[in-house]
Amino acid sequence: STSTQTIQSSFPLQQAYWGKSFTDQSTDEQETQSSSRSQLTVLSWNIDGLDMENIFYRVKGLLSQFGKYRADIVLLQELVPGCLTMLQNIMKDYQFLQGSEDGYFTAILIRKDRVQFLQSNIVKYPTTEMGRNLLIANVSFLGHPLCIMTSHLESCKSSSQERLNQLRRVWKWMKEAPQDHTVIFGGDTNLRDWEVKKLGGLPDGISDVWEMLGKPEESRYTWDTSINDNKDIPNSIRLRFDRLFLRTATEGAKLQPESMNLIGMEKLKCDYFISDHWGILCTFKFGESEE
Amino acid sequence: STSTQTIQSSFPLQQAYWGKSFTDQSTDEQETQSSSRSQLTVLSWNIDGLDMENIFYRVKGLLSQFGKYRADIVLLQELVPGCLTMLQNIMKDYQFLQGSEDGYFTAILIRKDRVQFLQSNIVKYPTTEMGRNLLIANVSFLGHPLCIMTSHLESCKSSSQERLNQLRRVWKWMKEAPQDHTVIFGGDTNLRDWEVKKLGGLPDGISDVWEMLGKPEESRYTWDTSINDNKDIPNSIRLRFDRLFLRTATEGAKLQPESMNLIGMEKLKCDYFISDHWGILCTFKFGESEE
DNA sequence: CCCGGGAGG
DNA sequence: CCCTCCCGG
Repeated sequence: STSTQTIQSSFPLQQAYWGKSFTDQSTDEQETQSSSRSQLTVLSWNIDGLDMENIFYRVKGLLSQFGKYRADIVLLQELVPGCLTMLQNIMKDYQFLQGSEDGYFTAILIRKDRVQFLQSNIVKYPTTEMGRNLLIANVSFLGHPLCIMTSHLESCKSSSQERLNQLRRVWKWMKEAPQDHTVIFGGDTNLRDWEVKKLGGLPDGISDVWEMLGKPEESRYTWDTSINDNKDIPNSIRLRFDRLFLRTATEGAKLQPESMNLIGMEKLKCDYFISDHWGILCTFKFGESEE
Repeated sequence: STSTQTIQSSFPLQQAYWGKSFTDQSTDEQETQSSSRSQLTVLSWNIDGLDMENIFYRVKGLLSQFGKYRADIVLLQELVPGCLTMLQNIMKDYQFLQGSEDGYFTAILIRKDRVQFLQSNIVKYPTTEMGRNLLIANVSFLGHPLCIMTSHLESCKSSSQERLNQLRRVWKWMKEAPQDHTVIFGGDTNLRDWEVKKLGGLPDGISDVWEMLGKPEESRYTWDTSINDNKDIPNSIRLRFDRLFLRTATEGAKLQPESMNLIGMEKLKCDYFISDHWGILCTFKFGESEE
């Protein structure tokens, strides 16, 4: 077992993130390229920082994925302090907001050259038994005000009631965000479809991004023990735990999802996946208002 | 522990049932008395025959209760073969119908000098995982045709779906019994109130006898770990598992419930109750038709 | 035959 | 962070 493995050097991590030419950051072409795009890229991922197994390889793989896509917004769940420190030390081009200081928590990473941070907010879940909360950031992207949210809703089937309380709170904050803001929530919702049905479906004005894209089967299940054996669970169980919700602004250009893909599906050399969850990589564009 | 205790003699059991003068059966006054009553007495009881703890004392207590009330109809659940044999050997004044031959099962006991047996029927529950079924007897009581039913619906909260399937089947058989028959179901339904609500409440024409009597609080909970410690469950949980349903005949005199009382609430010398369930003792009378 | 927690698959 | 089984409370 490598569970007690410690990290000796940040060199391979920097390399994983910046690529082989990581010493040439200042003239990075990729960065210049992506800065010109009007497309908004959002990545949401429960990275299972609580699992210490092969953590070095997994963080390296994680940075490799972050470096590959350089999403404008990265939403993380189950981040732990040690892992956060590593990411902060490498991903200097992002601003980090975190949902908590200790234990495990969420984070919003904002790509500084693409997205302007305005303010942030942490909303408590009064009855959480797992220390969960809602992390919110107001930002500006190409002149468009965005409200970015992430959360890791109460885990496990048995906590359904609390999870739905939290979901209602998320939806309430999405609805009550300033009307000129586009609101994007992304996170590990731990939701089962029947739970959303139980609440009467999505509220008016809030859409599930995966549904907007026509429910593509290949990006449906973000937690899938038929492929992912990080947790060696013998049963094949596939669930759509990780979701993005969108509330478009009532004025100005409306944000539309263009694509959703799952990432982190390649096995690492250590025979582990980066996380027991797949990451969700989603692109959006601002279209003309159609009122 | 007395779990391996065996029964040495039927003498104390006969005494428990017939009373101290049990050798005088032929001139028993009680019997003559009750034969003159037009009141119908029904006793339903899950006697927990699966629990072997102190079984001798418990069967003795059971026979004592049966002897005390001499119900016209006794509906039993969780009867086991050894226990059935004992009851049959003592309660010679009853005709026994049983839902199964082995394992644990239900029974209908018919007091021969008061009730005339006509025919019986066993209805299968196709998807039971606990070997449950519906036992039916057609009888005649003072010239009134009765359809008597008992069952032990699927146990445990987690089997709610199957239990409700079984309940629907019970109600269907109650509704489809001959219209000139009064139908009485009594048994261990394992129902929670929210489950009946989920089915839209009781169907037209079928009543819950406890509700008809004005929901008396003192006979509400038939399974009550705040008093009954046979199962040493530390939590105080009270549920109305055992229920009687009534469908009156469309022609002729209508059966009306007069009283419902819980029995078996005294502790035995062995510090156990007769069963983890209380018994339900219910009296009815035939009133004038009010159409 | 309640509930919750922990282990194993 | 799935499920089922078992156990203790």
